[in-house]
Amino acid sequence: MTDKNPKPPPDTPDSDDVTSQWPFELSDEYFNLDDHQWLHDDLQSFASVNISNQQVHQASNVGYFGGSSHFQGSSSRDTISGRERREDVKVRVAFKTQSEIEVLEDGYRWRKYGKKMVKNSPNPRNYYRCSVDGCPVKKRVERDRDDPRYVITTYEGNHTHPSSC
DNA sequence: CGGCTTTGACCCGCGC
DNA sequence: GCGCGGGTCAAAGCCG
Repeated sequence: MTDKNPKPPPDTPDSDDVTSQWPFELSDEYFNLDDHQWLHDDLQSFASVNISNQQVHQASNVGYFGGSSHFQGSSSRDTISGRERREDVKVRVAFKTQSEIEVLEDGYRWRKYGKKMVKNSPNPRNYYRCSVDGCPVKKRVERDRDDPRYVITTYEGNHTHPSSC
């Protein structure tokens, strides 16, 4: 990390607005929802906190979500109780972003704990973890092997603490 | 001085 | 049973 700029993370901004103009491309292959573990309910709050103006600017026009249509399934989460319903569902979101910066500032502090070369890609994969004690959130960042200017970020888990630095 | 980055090694699960 | 791939940990060094 060369420059850290912990900006005041908006606790409750217009999340709807954010989702409307998310500058990230969300491909089906990259946005994976596990059959019984992945939760997209938190995506809204996640989105509101995860994007800073800087990144938005960098991302330029890649492709926007058509709203949060993909995330409407949060309600049906209760319906799929036939499999394995839990209140502490793990969040796992992967999406592709066009940015020269791999570590997108989301207001949280990430500590890199590993780097690995992926066989499918000439680029290394970085593993980050939330520095906050008690926060089981993990982050996996890797560059797209087709488009090096794209970054595939995979979040795992949900923050159980305010994004205060 | 504290916190974080880095790199290599170790461990685990799965496939053959 | 062995090998491969992926993921994580740990010690040392560096930076602010």
